[in-house]
Amino acid sequence: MADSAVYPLVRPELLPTLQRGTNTLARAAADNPCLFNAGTEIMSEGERHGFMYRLNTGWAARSRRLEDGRRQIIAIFLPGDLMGVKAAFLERQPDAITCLTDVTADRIDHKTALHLLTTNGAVAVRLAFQLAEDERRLHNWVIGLGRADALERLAFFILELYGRLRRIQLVDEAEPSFTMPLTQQQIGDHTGLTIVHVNRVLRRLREENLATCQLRRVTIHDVPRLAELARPLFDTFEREAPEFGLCAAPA
Amino acid sequence: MADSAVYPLVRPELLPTLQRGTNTLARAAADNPCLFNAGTEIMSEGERHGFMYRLNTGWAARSRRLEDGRRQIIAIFLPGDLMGVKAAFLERQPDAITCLTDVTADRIDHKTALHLLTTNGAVAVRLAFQLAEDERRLHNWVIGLGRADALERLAFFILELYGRLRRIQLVDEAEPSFTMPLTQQQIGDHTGLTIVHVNRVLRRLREENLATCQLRRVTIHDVPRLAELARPLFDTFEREAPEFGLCAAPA
DNA sequence: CGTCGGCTTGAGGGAAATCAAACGATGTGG
DNA sequence: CCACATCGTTTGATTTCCCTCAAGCCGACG
Repeated sequence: MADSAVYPLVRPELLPTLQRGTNTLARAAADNPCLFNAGTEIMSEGERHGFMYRLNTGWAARSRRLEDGRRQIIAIFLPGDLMGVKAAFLERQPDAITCLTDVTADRIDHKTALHLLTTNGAVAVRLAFQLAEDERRLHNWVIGLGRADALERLAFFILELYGRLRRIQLVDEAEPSFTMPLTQQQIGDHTGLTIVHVNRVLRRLREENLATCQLRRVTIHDVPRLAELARPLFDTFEREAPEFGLCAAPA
Repeated sequence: MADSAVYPLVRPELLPTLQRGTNTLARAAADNPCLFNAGTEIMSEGERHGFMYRLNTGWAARSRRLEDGRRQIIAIFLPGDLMGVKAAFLERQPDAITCLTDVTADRIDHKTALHLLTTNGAVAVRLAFQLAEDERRLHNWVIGLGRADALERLAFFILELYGRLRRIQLVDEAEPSFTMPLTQQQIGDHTGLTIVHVNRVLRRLREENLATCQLRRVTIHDVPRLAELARPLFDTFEREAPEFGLCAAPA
């Protein structure tokens, strides 16, 4: 798949380098295909873990559990993402990475990755870019959690997945619709809401004919109106770039 | 100052490389000392901006403004931080960087930085590390905004600053206390609360003799009890590492 | 056929938002 | 030197969004 579709926000002059980095890393990782079942923890909080991964198929999540049972899903990984890059620099994992579905991933030794980072410019770009891209998405979520209400958060949640899945061709464009393996509890843990409230707001989205989120499948009935709801949470890029599929407002 | 103190969470074997990267970048930046007044926007939302910066003195913030006036301060930069690394990979700035005080910073051309990233292993480590460290702090904030109440958020806010300022020796250890130039409005914009609520909760912290936050100065009266409040929001590192000054719970 | 995980709905309560206004410093210009 | 404006802080009254508690529902699966 073309990097320009996968990384639409990057400076175009970096694309060839990025592609080379992806390939070099892929070669370094190819020896170590891994398979995890849904529910497995790939790495745990506090653990020393010597690998990063490239997610090939399935969904995974970075999450943290508080001592009193509260839980937050910090980020969601989709195929193509590098997982655990940050941790290559740290002594231990600050949070867990768990499989939301069955997962296949390629494993890369931290030592190998760090060696490539310092000796191979393209890999350096690829790794730094993954960190930058994670950070950009995280920034958007911080806005959402800090300043948006439940409706905006869920609209944004749906559209962010829609956009990311489109880029890796996992959306059925007809409807449009896509599979979405999170339970309502997990959606709540990601959006900072309770399961009860998630349920109510999703019902509202359904009743207003904006989007249906049932049976592990999301169907978006009205992209522009949904995007209107989530609009405050998009950064300037996404607002002005309907071609990313994030904000398909009429031109 | 020793990197080991400034970057306490990093893998020790990376420290020398990190230090070299810092130095190389510093040399690349030294030609371009910049001075900004409090309130200035170093870069704006949507702008094409060709530089990243190393903050030397003063405070700055990454923030985003929504169309209806809501505002979120995504991150706070303190002396020593690299600002705008992420944007080196993107076509435009998704959010603004504004000066909370008068600021001095060294400017680095994106092209130079990207060139060094690909040709100089130590710089690659330094840049990737800055991104990873930003991301780690952001992860902590996501937990806070998603799952913590106002009291926990403000306790965490104060202790996070305390820890970071300690490492760069900007804390008066006697009390302990430190200058903190944010207005209550800005604290609210960072913690996802309204100014009114920030005020009430700060009053509560003061009345319970935990911390005073007045006249641009924070004084912590009882570090352990404050840390007890914020404890859920620390990652495993910080919880177990009283020497970082983040969690000074009795051993 | 029972039970288990996830979804759905209702009733009541609470944390934080909103609306509104006053207070205190600081600065400024007549 | 005092009126006056500005900016940040403080406090009160009211509202609302979301949480908590509780219970029923539905499909899957042993």
